[in-house]
Amino acid sequence: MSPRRSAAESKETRAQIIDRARVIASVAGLDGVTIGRLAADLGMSKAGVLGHFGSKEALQLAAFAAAVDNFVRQVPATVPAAPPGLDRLRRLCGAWIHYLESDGTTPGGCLLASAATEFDGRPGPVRDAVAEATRRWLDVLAAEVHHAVDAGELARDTDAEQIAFELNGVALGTNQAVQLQRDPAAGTRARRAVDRILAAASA
Amino acid sequence: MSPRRSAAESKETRAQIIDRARVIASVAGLDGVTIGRLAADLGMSKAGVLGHFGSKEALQLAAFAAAVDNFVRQVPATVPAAPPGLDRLRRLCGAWIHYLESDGTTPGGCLLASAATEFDGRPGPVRDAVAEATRRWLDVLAAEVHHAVDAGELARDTDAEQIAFELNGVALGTNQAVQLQRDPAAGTRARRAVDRILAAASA
DNA sequence: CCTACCGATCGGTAGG
DNA sequence: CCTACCGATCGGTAGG
Repeated sequence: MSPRRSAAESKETRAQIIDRARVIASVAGLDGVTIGRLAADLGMSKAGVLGHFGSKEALQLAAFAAAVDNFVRQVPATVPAAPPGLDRLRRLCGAWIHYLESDGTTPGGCLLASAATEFDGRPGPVRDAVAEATRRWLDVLAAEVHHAVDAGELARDTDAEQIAFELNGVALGTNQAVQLQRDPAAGTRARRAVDRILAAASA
Repeated sequence: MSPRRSAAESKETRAQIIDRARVIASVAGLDGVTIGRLAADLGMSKAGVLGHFGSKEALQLAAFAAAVDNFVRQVPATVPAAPPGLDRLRRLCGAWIHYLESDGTTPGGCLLASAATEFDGRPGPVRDAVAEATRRWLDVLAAEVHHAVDAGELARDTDAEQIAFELNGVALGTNQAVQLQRDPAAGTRARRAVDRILAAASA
């Protein structure tokens, strides 16, 4: 009955809704996240679900933000705070590929990849959030490349944004190979492609 | 009133429905192709639209097949029947990138790319069609690589499937850069990436 | 290819 | 967080 307990429970319910929405979205897309289905899955009423967000769009934004959090936890956050440079960049790519191969918490594949094609043609806050998340990750990758150049491990004339573009392409191809083709060699191909990209840029 | 004219008109109507569905799908996804919207766009009744296909799934399959036809017309079919080898492979990749940069007939980007993430987690005939189309295109690319190896233009130990995987990744990254990031440098980056992949495999 | 209709589900609101 | 409800739209059918 205390407001504190009530608020904590509400927060927990909200978190459950968001995580369930994130999982549904990975399979059915962010548009496939319907309030009725969430309510049925969680044993709640539709109004109970919607009350936490106010609109479907707000729910989609929350689910996508949770997918970004999940990506950060499984990729950059797993890389030890080692000195920046080529080794850390390699580890980052390795964690990325591992996440794409087997993210135990997202059955339908990387939501950043699928939301990009789902929303790229539809203006609005969701599209903006997806574009910004992708943009920021590409910037992180380019910054890592710069560190490796500064450390003398990659050639002085390396185009950091080009490397980020190419690594991102490898990731999107890996996601497709895993999810659509169910290609067991996807991870191996991905690691080989990353090695070749970084080798070509080596000092 | 002649049956012949009627049948021809019906075929034409059907073609119009399919092409409209293909365009809608490029923006809203294959699931975003609704019978009611098609009917409104084309000034027809819903039953008139549905009668040509029998079910929404059949309509989605027809729209996707039209997208594959469009891809073939804009990419492999634009490459002259030159002798197989590295030059033809380069031209093929150039046409592919050009199609991704500016397909005038598909406002929302390549449907092969978007349908892959839309349906990769949903079993059924549409998923099967998407997976097969992608598989076949990767096979075409690998075959072109083999030709270039046979011609002595690429190294004997070139892994043709690996090259196809990497080229496909470049294409998916290009599609994302064009459609989501609206990056005007996407085409340039894509051509540079392709050049590097083929240069690394050169004999 | 049409009108007229079906049950189901959609996002969302009122009121508690 | 619930019940009860709204108008709109969904895919699809009957019958012509």
